[in-house]
Amino acid sequence: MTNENEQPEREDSLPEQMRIRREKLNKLLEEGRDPYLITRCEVTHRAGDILSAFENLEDETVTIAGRLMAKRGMGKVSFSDLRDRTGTIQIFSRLDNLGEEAYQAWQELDLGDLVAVTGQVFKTRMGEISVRNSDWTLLAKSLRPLPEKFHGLRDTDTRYRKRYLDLMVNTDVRDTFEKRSRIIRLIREELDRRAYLEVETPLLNTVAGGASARPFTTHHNALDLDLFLRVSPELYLKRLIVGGMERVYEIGRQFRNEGMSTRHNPEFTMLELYEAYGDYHTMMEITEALFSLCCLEINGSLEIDYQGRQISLKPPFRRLSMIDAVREHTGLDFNSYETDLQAREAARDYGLEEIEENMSWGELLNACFETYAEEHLIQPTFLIDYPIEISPLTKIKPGTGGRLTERFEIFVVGREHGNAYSELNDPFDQRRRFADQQRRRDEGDEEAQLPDEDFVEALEYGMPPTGGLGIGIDRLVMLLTNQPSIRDVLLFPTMRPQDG
RNA sequence: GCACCAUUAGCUCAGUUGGCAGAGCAACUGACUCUUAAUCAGUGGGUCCGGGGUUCGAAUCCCCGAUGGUGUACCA
Repeated sequence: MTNENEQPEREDSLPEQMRIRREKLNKLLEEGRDPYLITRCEVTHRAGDILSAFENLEDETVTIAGRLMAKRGMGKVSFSDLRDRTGTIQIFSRLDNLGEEAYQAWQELDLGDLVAVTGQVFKTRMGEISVRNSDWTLLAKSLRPLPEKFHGLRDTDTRYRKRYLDLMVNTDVRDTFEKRSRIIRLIREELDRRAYLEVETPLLNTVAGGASARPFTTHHNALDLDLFLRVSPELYLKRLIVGGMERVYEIGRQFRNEGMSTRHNPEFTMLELYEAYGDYHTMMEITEALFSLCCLEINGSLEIDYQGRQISLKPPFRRLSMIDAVREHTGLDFNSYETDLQAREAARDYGLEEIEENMSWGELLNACFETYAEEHLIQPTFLIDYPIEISPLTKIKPGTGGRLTERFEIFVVGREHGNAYSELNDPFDQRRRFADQQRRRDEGDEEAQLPDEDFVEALEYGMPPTGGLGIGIDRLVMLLTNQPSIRDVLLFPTMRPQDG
């Protein structure tokens, strides 16, 4: 809690720089020049346009608007930097051009003030493309000092909480979020090209199904009904496949009531898509297409650096079964274990910790993968053929004795970036899988999936063989923009309130 | 949840063995008609994250708490 919040009227209790800026504003108000009364500004050009098209614009008179970012006064002449969304351009102001009063007022502007400037485009003797200030208007006063011009804003707490400051002074931050927007647009364009239909499904769910995760809970007053924020749109999107839409996708927010990290935010953005008459091989092709397309558009190359590692997103990506991944990194061959007991003993002998007595062959395989192999999957890899126990919505892979399913997750830099499968469309099997999940829930697994009988009823009408895919947009953006934390690709990451 | 680290002027950061609270940028005053992290001279600006303790004396040592960062646990 700062002083000005406790005593807004007591201006003399403000930090010096804020007090001075308010005094300047008060002076303007007394002179009847309230900048907040201005409702619009006829901007003719953007800074970046002038810089890139100088040859065509030289000697033209332009009006530009933006935030004052630097001042270099020379007495009767001064240079200032004006920044808009396209870039920063220098303003050249001279006493002779503006007259005593306007020049003096220009000199009294503060860094951060929003101004419009009209004047001719020219190059200074030092070759800097500039606008010769012949008329200007203060559009809004900045009442607080900006972060430092050279080092910018470093404090992560302030950067995430007050993102507008981060965006003002750290130009690479805006660049990252422009790329995020482009990535999402590219995905939409590619899926539209493939005749997918974009749809929206409920965020408020009575059953938070489709993923193994703890939901957030809320309440609807009029219906006196507890509701859950969705953890996945999967079961809704597959109902649309049953309804005959055949190719659907949704890009939207999902909510999981779990821990936070550099790779997890409680609300995050996921692409989910479903294609009738496809399978998980179809989904591998789409995944490769989306990753490589976005990478090429954003980085101009399929060879990228992520946090010091060289990554190639050139298709085709490696296909590796979970069993082979575990064998590669531990020597354990799960193909050779017939029973849960054999698998438990092998994993225990290898040194896997926290093996519960009822753990099954498939759970052990997955545990060994996560413990020993996952972190090594640096180059893009489709990890295929998941155990059935952890894949309750997935078709069984033929020839695996019912142990494995047609599912993959895509790993890059040791992280999961997406998940896909050949969708289970057998209502009897789906009902059995839900029952198994319910049994796990009853045994204390809070994250086992919730049965959804209405969804099974939909399957009973017949769902075609279908491939489904989910891609974590935030993690994809992290990868393609070389950002180390998910908070760096979310404009407003979830933060604990201050002064709670 | 646990562990470690951080928190000092508007911002970026120093602060020695526990001994007067520092710098750069920003601000203010003045000089300067082509600068670009402008320059030069001068001036002001502090709840050292909050609370408690030890001590003649705490930004510094101890305890409790807050927020952040990293790791870990958890996590289709």
